[in-house]
Amino acid sequence: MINVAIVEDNDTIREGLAALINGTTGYKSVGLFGDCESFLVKLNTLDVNVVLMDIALPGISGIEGVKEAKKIKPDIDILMLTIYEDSEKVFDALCAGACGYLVKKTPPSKLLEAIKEVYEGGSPMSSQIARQVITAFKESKDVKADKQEFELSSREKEVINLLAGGNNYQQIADQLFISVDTVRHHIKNIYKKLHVHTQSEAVAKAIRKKII
Amino acid sequence: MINVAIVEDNDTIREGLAALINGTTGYKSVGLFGDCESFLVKLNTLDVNVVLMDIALPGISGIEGVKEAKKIKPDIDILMLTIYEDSEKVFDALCAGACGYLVKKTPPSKLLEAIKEVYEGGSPMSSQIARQVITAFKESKDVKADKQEFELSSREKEVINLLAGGNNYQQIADQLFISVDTVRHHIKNIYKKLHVHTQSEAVAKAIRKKII
DNA sequence: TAAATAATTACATAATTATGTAATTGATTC
DNA sequence: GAATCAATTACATAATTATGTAATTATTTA
Repeated sequence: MINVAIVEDNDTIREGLAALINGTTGYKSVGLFGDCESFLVKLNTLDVNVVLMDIALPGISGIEGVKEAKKIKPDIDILMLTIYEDSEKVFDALCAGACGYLVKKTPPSKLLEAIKEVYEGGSPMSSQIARQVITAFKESKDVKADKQEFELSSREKEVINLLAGGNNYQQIADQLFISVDTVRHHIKNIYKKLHVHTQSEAVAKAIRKKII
Repeated sequence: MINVAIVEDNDTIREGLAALINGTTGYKSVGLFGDCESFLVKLNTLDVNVVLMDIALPGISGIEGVKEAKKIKPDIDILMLTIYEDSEKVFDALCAGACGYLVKKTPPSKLLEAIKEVYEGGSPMSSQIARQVITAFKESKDVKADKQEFELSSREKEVINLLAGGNNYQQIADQLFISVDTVRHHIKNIYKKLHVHTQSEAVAKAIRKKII
Protein backbone atom coordinates (compact mmCIF):
# COMPACT_ATOMS: atom_id res chain seq x y z
CA MET A 1 0.00 0.00 0.00
CA ILE A 2 1.47 3.34 -1.09
CA ASN A 3 0.43 6.27 1.09
CA VAL A 4 0.11 9.41 -0.99
CA ALA A 5 -0.26 13.03 0.08
CA ILE A 6 -1.32 15.75 -2.36
CA VAL A 7 -0.33 19.41 -2.22
CA GLU A 8 -2.22 21.28 -4.93
CA ASP A 9 -4.13 24.54 -4.74
CA ASN A 10 -6.64 23.76 -7.48
CA ASP A 11 -9.57 22.08 -5.73
CA THR A 12 -10.77 20.19 -8.78
CA ILE A 13 -7.40 18.71 -9.59
CA ARG A 14 -6.67 17.89 -5.95
CA GLU A 15 -9.96 16.09 -5.43
CA GLY A 16 -9.64 14.37 -8.78
CA LEU A 17 -6.23 13.01 -7.90
CA ALA A 18 -7.47 11.89 -4.49
CA ALA A 19 -10.38 10.07 -6.08
CA LEU A 20 -8.08 8.30 -8.52
CA ILE A 21 -5.67 7.26 -5.80
CA ASN A 22 -8.26 6.13 -3.31
CA GLY A 23 -10.08 4.30 -6.06
CA THR A 24 -7.07 2.19 -6.96
CA THR A 25 -5.99 -0.89 -5.08
CA GLY A 26 -2.58 -0.46 -3.49
CA TYR A 27 -2.81 3.31 -3.26
CA LYS A 28 -4.25 5.44 -0.46
CA SER A 29 -4.55 9.19 -0.03
CA VAL A 30 -3.40 10.19 3.43
CA GLY A 31 -3.59 13.96 3.18
CA LEU A 32 -4.90 16.72 0.93
CA PHE A 33 -3.45 20.21 1.19
CA GLY A 34 -4.14 23.45 -0.66
CA ASP A 35 -0.76 24.95 0.17
CA CYS A 36 2.72 24.05 1.38
CA GLU A 37 2.39 25.70 4.74
CA SER A 38 -0.42 23.49 5.98
CA PHE A 39 1.30 20.44 4.50
CA LEU A 40 4.58 21.18 6.24
CA VAL A 41 3.06 21.61 9.70
CA LYS A 42 1.29 18.27 9.36
CA LEU A 43 4.18 16.41 7.76
CA ASN A 44 5.69 15.18 11.00
CA THR A 45 2.57 13.28 11.97
CA LEU A 46 1.83 12.06 8.46
CA ASP A 47 2.48 8.45 7.49
CA VAL A 48 3.23 9.14 3.86
CA ASN A 49 5.38 7.48 1.19
CA VAL A 50 4.98 9.69 -1.84
CA VAL A 51 3.94 13.33 -2.06
CA LEU A 52 2.45 14.84 -5.19
CA MET A 53 3.33 18.52 -5.10
CA ASP A 54 2.32 21.28 -7.48
CA ILE A 55 5.30 23.39 -8.52
CA ALA A 56 3.30 26.63 -8.76
CA LEU A 57 1.69 27.17 -5.38
CA PRO A 58 0.52 30.33 -3.65
CA GLY A 59 2.77 31.31 -0.71
CA ILE A 60 5.70 28.93 -0.38
CA SER A 61 6.45 27.56 -3.84
CA GLY A 62 6.58 23.87 -4.53
CA ILE A 63 10.34 24.06 -4.95
CA GLU A 64 10.82 25.69 -1.55
CA GLY A 65 8.29 23.23 -0.23
CA VAL A 66 10.47 20.33 -1.33
CA LYS A 67 13.48 21.76 0.47
CA GLU A 68 11.52 22.27 3.69
CA ALA A 69 9.85 18.88 3.52
CA LYS A 70 13.23 17.22 2.99
CA LYS A 71 14.52 18.95 6.10
CA ILE A 72 11.66 17.52 8.11
CA LYS A 73 11.66 14.07 6.53
CA PRO A 74 14.84 13.53 4.48
CA ASP A 75 13.66 10.19 3.11
CA ILE A 76 10.35 11.38 1.77
CA ASP A 77 9.75 10.98 -1.96
CA ILE A 78 8.23 13.94 -3.72
CA LEU A 79 6.84 13.93 -7.23
CA MET A 80 6.30 17.35 -8.74
CA LEU A 81 3.22 18.26 -10.71
CA THR A 82 3.55 20.80 -13.50
CA ILE A 83 1.22 22.19 -16.12
CA TYR A 84 3.91 22.98 -18.66
CA GLU A 85 7.18 21.16 -18.74
CA ASP A 86 9.17 24.24 -17.83
CA SER A 87 12.66 22.77 -17.93
CA GLU A 88 14.23 25.19 -15.54
CA LYS A 89 11.65 24.89 -12.79
CA VAL A 90 11.56 21.13 -13.02
CA PHE A 91 15.33 21.06 -12.89
CA ASP A 92 15.35 23.32 -9.84
CA ALA A 93 12.81 21.08 -8.18
CA LEU A 94 14.96 18.01 -8.78
CA CYS A 95 17.96 19.85 -7.36
CA ALA A 96 15.88 20.76 -4.34
CA GLY A 97 15.30 17.08 -3.73
CA ALA A 98 12.26 16.10 -5.75
CA CYS A 99 12.28 12.59 -7.17
CA GLY A 100 10.63 13.19 -10.49
CA TYR A 101 7.67 14.96 -11.98
CA LEU A 102 4.45 14.59 -13.85
CA VAL A 103 2.75 16.90 -16.24
CA LYS A 104 -0.79 17.38 -15.02
CA LYS A 105 -2.38 16.06 -18.18
CA THR A 106 -0.68 12.69 -17.67
CA PRO A 107 -3.26 9.93 -18.13
CA PRO A 108 -4.33 8.15 -14.90
CA SER A 109 -2.58 4.88 -15.68
CA LYS A 110 0.75 6.63 -16.31
CA LEU A 111 0.28 8.71 -13.20
CA LEU A 112 -0.21 5.69 -10.99
CA GLU A 113 2.76 4.01 -12.65
CA ALA A 114 4.95 7.03 -11.96
CA ILE A 115 3.94 7.07 -8.30
CA LYS A 116 4.85 3.41 -8.09
CA GLU A 117 8.18 4.02 -9.79
CA VAL A 118 8.99 6.68 -7.26
CA TYR A 119 7.94 4.41 -4.43
CA GLU A 120 10.28 1.75 -5.80
CA GLY A 121 13.23 4.09 -5.97
CA GLY A 122 12.95 5.53 -9.44
CA SER A 123 12.81 9.07 -10.73
CA PRO A 124 10.40 9.38 -13.62
CA MET A 125 11.25 12.32 -15.83
CA SER A 126 11.27 13.22 -19.50
CA SER A 127 14.39 12.62 -21.53
CA GLN A 128 14.79 16.39 -22.00
CA ILE A 129 15.03 16.98 -18.28
CA ALA A 130 17.19 13.90 -17.86
CA ARG A 131 19.69 15.42 -20.25
CA GLN A 132 19.79 18.62 -18.23
CA VAL A 133 20.43 16.63 -15.09
CA ILE A 134 23.27 14.57 -16.48
CA THR A 135 24.81 17.59 -18.14
CA ALA A 136 24.76 19.50 -14.87
CA PHE A 137 26.10 16.44 -13.09
CA LYS A 138 29.00 16.06 -15.46
CA GLU A 139 29.84 19.73 -15.21
CA SER A 140 29.96 19.52 -11.46
CA LYS A 141 32.37 16.64 -11.81
CA ASP A 142 34.45 18.09 -14.61
CA VAL A 143 35.62 20.86 -12.32
CA LYS A 144 37.56 18.16 -10.62
CA ALA A 145 38.98 16.81 -13.86
CA ASP A 146 41.56 19.48 -14.62
CA LYS A 147 43.87 18.23 -11.94
CA GLN A 148 47.47 17.08 -12.10
CA GLU A 149 48.45 19.82 -14.47
CA PHE A 150 51.26 20.37 -12.03
CA GLU A 151 52.89 17.18 -10.90
CA LEU A 152 53.98 17.32 -7.31
CA SER A 153 55.94 14.42 -5.91
CA SER A 154 54.25 12.49 -3.16
CA ARG A 155 56.63 14.03 -0.66
CA GLU A 156 55.76 17.48 -1.85
CA LYS A 157 52.08 16.68 -1.54
CA GLU A 158 52.65 15.61 2.04
CA VAL A 159 54.42 18.87 2.75
CA ILE A 160 51.78 21.10 1.22
CA ASN A 161 49.07 19.14 2.94
CA LEU A 162 50.69 19.78 6.29
CA LEU A 163 51.11 23.43 5.38
CA ALA A 164 47.42 23.67 4.59
CA GLY A 165 46.80 22.07 7.96
CA GLY A 166 48.41 25.02 9.72
CA ASN A 167 51.83 23.56 10.44
CA ASN A 168 55.00 25.61 10.23
CA TYR A 169 58.27 24.34 8.80
CA GLN A 170 59.50 22.95 12.11
CA GLN A 171 56.28 21.07 12.75
CA ILE A 172 56.29 19.62 9.25
CA ALA A 173 59.90 18.53 9.73
CA ASP A 174 59.01 16.81 12.99
CA GLN A 175 56.07 14.99 11.49
CA LEU A 176 57.95 13.79 8.43
CA PHE A 177 61.14 13.04 10.40
CA ILE A 178 63.21 15.28 8.17
CA SER A 179 65.13 18.48 8.79
CA VAL A 180 63.66 21.93 8.51
CA ASP A 181 65.99 22.57 5.62
CA THR A 182 64.51 19.69 3.72
CA VAL A 183 61.07 21.13 4.28
CA ARG A 184 62.35 24.44 3.00
CA HIS A 185 63.72 22.73 -0.06
CA HIS A 186 60.45 20.93 -0.81
CA ILE A 187 58.55 24.15 -0.47
CA LYS A 188 60.92 25.89 -2.81
CA ASN A 189 60.27 23.18 -5.37
CA ILE A 190 56.54 23.36 -4.82
CA TYR A 191 56.66 27.09 -5.49
CA LYS A 192 58.58 26.50 -8.69
CA LYS A 193 56.20 23.83 -9.92
CA LEU A 194 53.08 25.80 -9.08
CA HIS A 195 54.56 29.13 -10.18
CA VAL A 196 53.81 30.84 -6.87
CA HIS A 197 55.78 32.67 -4.22
CA THR A 198 53.78 32.36 -1.02
CA GLN A 199 52.35 29.56 1.07
CA SER A 200 48.84 30.88 0.69
CA GLU A 201 48.95 30.94 -3.06
CA ALA A 202 50.46 27.48 -3.17
CA VAL A 203 47.78 26.07 -0.90
CA ALA A 204 45.02 27.83 -2.82
CA LYS A 205 46.30 26.51 -6.12
CA ALA A 206 46.82 23.02 -4.80
CA ILE A 207 43.30 22.84 -3.46
CA ARG A 208 41.72 24.32 -6.53
CA LYS A 209 43.66 22.02 -8.81
CA LYS A 210 42.64 19.14 -6.59
CA ILE A 211 46.22 18.24 -5.90
CA ILE A 212 45.32 18.05 -2.25
CA MET B 1 17.65 13.00 -41.59
CA ILE B 2 19.38 11.49 -38.57
CA ASN B 3 22.72 9.85 -39.36
CA VAL B 4 23.29 6.87 -37.13
CA ALA B 5 26.43 4.81 -36.53
CA ILE B 6 26.33 1.43 -34.83
CA VAL B 7 29.07 -0.13 -32.71
CA GLU B 8 28.04 -3.65 -31.81
CA ASP B 9 30.03 -6.86 -31.94
CA ASN B 10 27.07 -9.18 -32.51
CA ASP B 11 26.64 -9.40 -36.29
CA THR B 12 22.96 -10.28 -36.17
CA ILE B 13 22.01 -7.43 -33.88
CA ARG B 14 24.19 -4.96 -35.77
CA GLU B 15 22.73 -5.85 -39.14
CA GLY B 16 19.24 -5.92 -37.71
CA LEU B 17 19.60 -2.43 -36.31
CA ALA B 18 21.05 -1.19 -39.58
CA ALA B 19 18.15 -2.66 -41.51
CA LEU B 20 15.64 -1.02 -39.18
CA ILE B 21 17.34 2.36 -39.41
CA ASN B 22 17.87 2.32 -43.16
CA GLY B 23 14.32 1.11 -43.64
CA THR B 24 12.84 4.08 -41.81
CA THR B 25 12.29 7.48 -43.37
CA GLY B 26 14.37 10.15 -41.64
CA TYR B 27 17.03 7.74 -40.41
CA LYS B 28 20.18 6.60 -42.17
CA SER B 29 22.97 4.27 -41.12
CA VAL B 30 26.34 5.83 -41.85
CA GLY B 31 28.64 3.29 -40.30
CA LEU B 32 28.65 -0.22 -38.86
CA PHE B 33 31.46 -1.30 -36.55
CA GLY B 34 32.20 -4.52 -34.71
CA ASP B 35 34.44 -2.85 -32.15
CA CYS B 36 35.34 0.52 -30.70
CA GLU B 37 38.80 0.65 -32.19
CA SER B 38 37.65 0.65 -35.79
CA PHE B 39 34.87 3.07 -34.94
CA LEU B 40 37.24 5.53 -33.29
CA VAL B 41 39.70 5.65 -36.17
CA LYS B 42 36.88 6.40 -38.60
CA LEU B 43 35.03 8.83 -36.37
CA ASN B 44 36.79 11.92 -37.63
CA THR B 45 35.63 11.39 -41.17
CA LEU B 46 32.15 10.22 -40.20
CA ASP B 47 29.14 12.51 -40.62
CA VAL B 48 27.15 11.09 -37.75
CA ASN B 49 24.53 12.49 -35.36
CA VAL B 50 23.77 9.62 -33.05
CA VAL B 51 25.87 6.59 -32.19
CA LEU B 52 24.39 3.36 -30.89
CA MET B 53 27.09 1.70 -28.83
CA ASP B 54 27.08 -1.62 -27.07
CA ILE B 55 28.31 -1.37 -23.49
CA ALA B 56 29.94 -4.79 -23.49
CA LEU B 57 32.43 -4.85 -26.34
CA PRO B 58 35.58 -6.89 -26.89
CA GLY B 59 38.73 -4.76 -26.58
CA ILE B 60 37.93 -1.19 -25.60
CA SER B 61 34.67 -1.27 -23.65
CA GLY B 62 31.72 0.82 -24.66
CA ILE B 63 32.25 3.06 -21.64
CA GLU B 64 35.85 3.77 -22.57
CA GLY B 65 34.68 4.12 -26.13
CA VAL B 66 32.34 6.93 -25.10
CA LYS B 67 35.17 8.80 -23.40
CA GLU B 68 37.43 8.49 -26.43
CA ALA B 69 34.71 9.38 -28.90
CA LYS B 70 33.85 12.48 -26.85
CA LYS B 71 37.47 13.54 -26.99
CA ILE B 72 37.41 13.31 -30.76
CA LYS B 73 33.96 14.83 -31.26
CA PRO B 74 32.71 16.43 -28.04
CA ASP B 75 29.26 17.14 -29.44
CA ILE B 76 28.49 13.64 -30.58
CA ASP B 77 25.45 11.96 -29.03
CA ILE B 78 25.90 8.40 -27.93
CA LEU B 79 23.14 6.04 -26.95
CA MET B 80 24.26 2.94 -25.10
CA LEU B 81 22.90 -0.49 -25.82
CA THR B 82 22.66 -2.97 -22.97
CA ILE B 83 21.30 -6.46 -22.57
CA TYR B 84 20.48 -6.17 -18.90
CA GLU B 85 19.82 -2.87 -17.23
CA ASP B 86 22.95 -3.06 -15.10
CA SER B 87 22.57 0.12 -13.11
CA GLU B 88 26.21 0.63 -12.39
CA LYS B 89 27.45 0.20 -15.94
CA VAL B 90 24.74 2.40 -17.36
CA PHE B 91 25.49 5.02 -14.77
CA ASP B 92 29.19 4.87 -15.57
CA ALA B 93 28.39 5.24 -19.24
CA LEU B 94 26.31 8.34 -18.59
CA CYS B 95 29.13 9.78 -16.50
CA ALA B 96 31.51 9.05 -19.35
CA GLY B 97 29.35 11.17 -21.60
CA ALA B 98 26.66 8.94 -23.02
CA CYS B 99 23.29 10.55 -23.61
CA GLY B 100 21.01 7.72 -22.68
CA TYR B 101 20.60 4.04 -23.26
CA LEU B 102 18.42 1.33 -24.65
CA VAL B 103 17.95 -2.22 -23.57
CA LYS B 104 18.48 -4.40 -26.58
CA LYS B 105 15.03 -5.93 -26.49
CA THR B 106 13.43 -2.50 -26.92
CA PRO B 107 10.76 -2.71 -29.65
CA PRO B 108 11.69 -1.02 -32.95
CA SER B 109 9.24 1.85 -32.57
CA LYS B 110 10.60 2.75 -29.13
CA LEU B 111 14.13 2.42 -30.37
CA LEU B 112 13.57 4.86 -33.20
CA GLU B 113 11.81 7.21 -30.80
CA ALA B 114 14.75 7.10 -28.39
CA ILE B 115 17.20 7.89 -31.17
CA LYS B 116 15.05 10.85 -32.13
CA GLU B 117 14.87 12.03 -28.52
CA VAL B 118 18.63 11.97 -28.29
CA TYR B 119 18.91 13.81 -31.58
CA GLU B 120 16.58 16.47 -30.22
CA GLY B 121 18.58 16.95 -27.06
CA GLY B 122 17.04 14.46 -24.68
CA SER B 123 18.46 11.62 -22.63
CA PRO B 124 16.15 8.65 -22.59
CA MET B 125 16.72 6.50 -19.52
CA SER B 126 14.73 4.51 -17.03
CA SER B 127 13.49 6.17 -13.88
CA GLN B 128 15.75 3.91 -11.81
CA ILE B 129 18.85 5.20 -13.51
CA ALA B 130 17.50 8.73 -13.46
CA ARG B 131 17.29 8.52 -9.69
CA GLN B 132 20.90 7.42 -9.47
CA VAL B 133 21.95 10.33 -11.60
CA ILE B 134 20.09 12.98 -9.62
CA THR B 135 21.25 11.46 -6.35
CA ALA B 136 24.86 11.58 -7.48
CA PHE B 137 24.34 15.08 -8.77
CA LYS B 138 22.92 16.32 -5.49
CA GLU B 139 25.72 14.72 -3.55
CA SER B 140 28.30 16.46 -5.65
CA LYS B 141 26.53 19.74 -4.93
CA ASP B 142 25.93 19.12 -1.25
CA VAL B 143 29.63 19.18 -0.60
CA LYS B 144 29.38 22.83 -1.36
CA ALA B 145 26.44 23.32 0.96
CA ASP B 146 28.21 23.34 4.32
CA LYS B 147 29.47 26.84 3.73
CA GLN B 148 29.18 30.00 5.77
CA GLU B 149 29.69 28.24 9.06
CA PHE B 150 32.19 30.96 9.71
CA GLU B 151 30.95 34.40 8.78
CA LEU B 152 33.67 36.59 7.43
CA SER B 153 32.88 40.21 6.69
CA SER B 154 33.06 41.20 3.07
CA ARG B 155 36.25 43.11 3.80
CA GLU B 156 37.79 40.05 5.38
CA LYS B 157 36.82 38.00 2.36
CA GLU B 158 38.56 40.50 0.12
CA VAL B 159 41.67 40.22 2.24
CA ILE B 160 41.80 36.43 2.31
CA ASN B 161 41.09 36.32 -1.40
CA LEU B 162 44.08 38.50 -2.08
CA LEU B 163 46.14 36.37 0.28
CA ALA B 164 45.14 33.27 -1.64
CA GLY B 165 46.18 35.11 -4.78
CA GLY B 166 49.75 35.35 -3.54
CA ASN B 167 49.77 38.93 -2.27
CA ASN B 168 51.66 39.96 0.84
CA TYR B 169 50.34 42.42 3.40
CA GLN B 170 51.78 45.46 1.64
CA GLN B 171 50.33 44.47 -1.71
CA ILE B 172 46.93 43.84 -0.15
CA ALA B 173 47.07 47.22 1.54
CA ASP B 174 47.89 48.92 -1.74
CA GLN B 175 45.08 47.20 -3.58
CA LEU B 176 42.47 47.96 -0.94
CA PHE B 177 43.79 51.48 -0.28
CA ILE B 178 44.25 50.79 3.41
CA SER B 179 47.30 50.62 5.65
CA VAL B 180 49.33 47.51 6.26
CA ASP B 181 48.24 47.63 9.87
CA THR B 182 44.64 47.37 8.82
CA VAL B 183 45.46 44.36 6.74
CA ARG B 184 47.19 42.88 9.76
CA HIS B 185 44.12 43.55 11.84
CA HIS B 186 41.78 41.90 9.34
CA ILE B 187 43.98 38.87 9.16
CA LYS B 188 44.05 38.63 12.93
CA ASN B 189 40.27 38.62 12.92
CA ILE B 190 40.12 36.07 10.14
CA TYR B 191 42.36 33.79 12.17
CA LYS B 192 40.10 34.18 15.18
CA LYS B 193 36.96 33.46 13.21
CA LEU B 194 38.40 30.46 11.41
CA HIS B 195 40.30 29.19 14.45
CA VAL B 196 43.63 29.07 12.64
CA HIS B 197 47.07 30.54 13.10
CA THR B 198 48.67 30.60 9.66
CA GLN B 199 47.83 32.01 6.27
CA SER B 200 47.92 28.61 4.67
CA GLU B 201 45.46 27.10 7.08
CA ALA B 202 43.16 30.09 6.73
CA VAL B 203 43.22 29.90 2.95
CA ALA B 204 42.70 26.15 2.98
CA LYS B 205 39.75 26.43 5.31
CA ALA B 206 38.23 29.32 3.40
CA ILE B 207 38.40 27.46 0.12
CA ARG B 208 37.11 24.22 1.54
CA LYS B 209 34.25 25.97 3.28
CA LYS B 210 33.52 27.77 0.04
CA ILE B 211 33.96 31.13 1.69
CA ILE B 212 36.14 32.12 -1.23
C1' DT C 1 20.85 58.07 22.79
C1' DA C 2 23.61 54.38 24.16
C1' DA C 3 25.52 50.15 22.76
C1' DA C 4 27.31 47.23 19.47
C1' DT C 5 29.74 46.43 15.21
C1' DA C 6 32.78 46.88 11.15
C1' DA C 7 36.53 49.13 9.44
C1' DT C 8 40.27 51.70 10.24
C1' DT C 9 45.15 53.10 12.00
C1' DA C 10 49.29 52.76 15.03
C1' DC C 11 53.47 50.73 17.42
C1' DA C 12 56.40 46.91 18.78
C1' DT C 13 58.92 42.58 18.28
C1' DA C 14 59.82 37.64 18.33
C1' DA C 15 59.01 34.09 15.17
C1' DT C 16 58.76 32.50 10.63
C1' DT C 17 59.29 32.54 5.72
C1' DA C 18 61.32 33.16 0.99
C1' DT C 19 65.22 32.62 -1.61
C1' DG C 20 70.01 31.76 -2.96
C1' DT C 21 73.87 28.57 -3.20
C1' DA C 22 75.83 23.95 -2.60
C1' DA C 23 76.49 19.11 -1.55
C1' DT C 24 75.15 13.96 -0.41
C1' DT C 25 72.58 9.67 -1.05
C1' DG C 26 69.85 6.08 -3.11
C1' DA C 27 67.10 4.51 -6.92
C1' DT C 28 66.12 4.34 -11.72
C1' DT C 29 67.28 4.91 -16.47
C1' DC C 30 70.20 4.91 -20.49
C1' DG D 1 79.27 2.97 -15.48
C1' DA D 2 77.38 7.48 -16.31
C1' DA D 3 73.48 10.25 -16.11
C1' DT D 4 69.21 11.55 -14.18
C1' DC D 5 66.11 12.33 -10.53
C1' DA D 6 63.82 12.54 -5.97
C1' DA D 7 64.84 13.23 -1.44
C1' DT D 8 67.81 14.86 1.73
C1' DT D 9 70.81 18.25 4.55
C1' DA D 10 73.35 22.63 5.34
C1' DC D 11 74.20 27.76 5.83
C1' DA D 12 72.90 32.58 5.35
C1' DT D 13 69.89 36.61 5.52
C1' DA D 14 66.54 40.03 4.07
C1' DA D 15 61.72 40.13 4.01
C1' DT D 16 57.50 38.97 5.98
C1' DT D 17 54.29 37.32 9.34
C1' DA D 18 51.92 36.43 13.87
C1' DT D 19 50.44 38.45 17.87
C1' DG D 20 49.71 41.81 21.57
C1' DT D 21 47.91 46.26 23.04
C1' DA D 22 45.30 50.51 22.12
C1' DA D 23 42.51 54.04 19.89
C1' DT D 24 39.36 56.45 16.20
C1' DT D 25 35.41 56.70 13.10
C1' DA D 26 31.16 55.59 10.88
C1' DT D 27 27.13 52.75 10.74
C1' DT D 28 23.64 49.89 12.56
C1' DT D 29 20.81 48.17 16.24
C1' DA D 30 18.41 48.16 20.57
